[in-house]
Amino acid sequence: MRADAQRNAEKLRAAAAELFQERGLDVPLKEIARRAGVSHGTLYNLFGTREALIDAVVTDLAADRLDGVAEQALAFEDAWEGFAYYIEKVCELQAVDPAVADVVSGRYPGAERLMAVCGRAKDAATRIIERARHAGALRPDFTDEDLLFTFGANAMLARAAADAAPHAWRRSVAFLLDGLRTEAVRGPLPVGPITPQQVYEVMRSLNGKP
Amino acid sequence: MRADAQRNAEKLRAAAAELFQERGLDVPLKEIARRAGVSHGTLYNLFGTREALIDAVVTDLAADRLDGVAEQALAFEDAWEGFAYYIEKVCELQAVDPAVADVVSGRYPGAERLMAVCGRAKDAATRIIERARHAGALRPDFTDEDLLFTFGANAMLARAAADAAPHAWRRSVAFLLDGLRTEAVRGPLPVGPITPQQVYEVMRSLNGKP
DNA sequence: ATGGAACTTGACCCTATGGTCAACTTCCGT
DNA sequence: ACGGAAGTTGACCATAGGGTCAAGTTCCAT
Repeated sequence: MRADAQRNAEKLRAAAAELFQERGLDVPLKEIARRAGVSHGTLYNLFGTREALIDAVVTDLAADRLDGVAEQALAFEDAWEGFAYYIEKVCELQAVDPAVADVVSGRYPGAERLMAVCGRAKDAATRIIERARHAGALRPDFTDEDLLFTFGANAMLARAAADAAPHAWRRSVAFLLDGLRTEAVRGPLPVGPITPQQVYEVMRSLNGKP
Repeated sequence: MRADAQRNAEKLRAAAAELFQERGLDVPLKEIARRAGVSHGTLYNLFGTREALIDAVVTDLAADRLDGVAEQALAFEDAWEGFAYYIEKVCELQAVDPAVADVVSGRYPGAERLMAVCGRAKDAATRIIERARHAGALRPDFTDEDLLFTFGANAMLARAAADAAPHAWRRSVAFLLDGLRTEAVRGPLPVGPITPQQVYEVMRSLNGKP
């Protein structure tokens, strides 16, 4: 690969990393090219597809984060604490970084390395769930698939609320965790109530653009 | 209004009712016109905006359904049962009818009559929540706004899962209700576990199209 | 320093959507 | 049964996004 192509690829990777993190994996490719200061033709030339760009830019980052959280979760003495930590942290990652949210939601099945990361993350989740269930702390009818649904819902909610109520998702997660625990504990909520104004804004962005 | 215009308006209302219910309030207006067998120009001519069409077609229907559910919820002896009934039924309405889901999510603030219905529904919800809280059955830190978030999340989830796992939302709602109840009860889940295949399909449609 | 390979560019094509309007057609009161 | 008002149509505008490619530019091995 020629030196100038190398440079352009680097610029594109940098721009893509920024925009994916700011706005999710479905950001327009032309916008990435614009921010990189090259023509969109060059982007197609060097990466071919959105999936390839994602794999080149997002996969390792997401893998690090997800693996880290899983590892820490399993390091907890208490199986329930580990489980709760895992859910909270993954949801936090999703809220903070739309790219990770899209990864966890398993979009873009075309990105091969990324899907491998998803698979590994799912295995870790299975272990964490299994441990909590086995310890008798997690209700036995909660499955891996339920967890994925939870993450999917959180991804959408956190994204819609990112501007207006960036911590609102913590309340939903807290309610859920209290419903998943075998022991009947009602923990204090991590953040105060949402205002009607915030609800209004979030519901608007559930929708279209603004 | 001339007789032919009257007829066209009727055809458009019928087509809109169908498509809104099938695919939500953001269905393309041109498609509504196509199904009605008239030009899209006529649609704009007769209704002007999407919001006006929504108000003419969806509002009364949604109002009936939502009012009905609220009324029945308040008719329960037991405050908790009423609350649980309300949440389950509203979520069911959302799952069965994308148009109602969009109404509950408070999209389309331009549709005036519709927003009035939303307001009334929210008042009913307040009463139902207040009653359950006062009876000591609902955790006291759960607010109206939390309920709206819940509905928002359910709307997205139910819609994404409508084809692949049409009852998956029932599990999420069951987990949530167990977390909201003061009393530590872990009810049986209303439906069996979701399969990995279903998860895959749902996550795909969380995304882009089909 | 030069020529051919590698690379870049931006105009172009496509789809889908919201929206407008001049010219045409239909209705219906007289 | 006729003429003007009312209504309808579809071509047309614009936007936003994905994607292609001929022509022009840049690099680098010789």
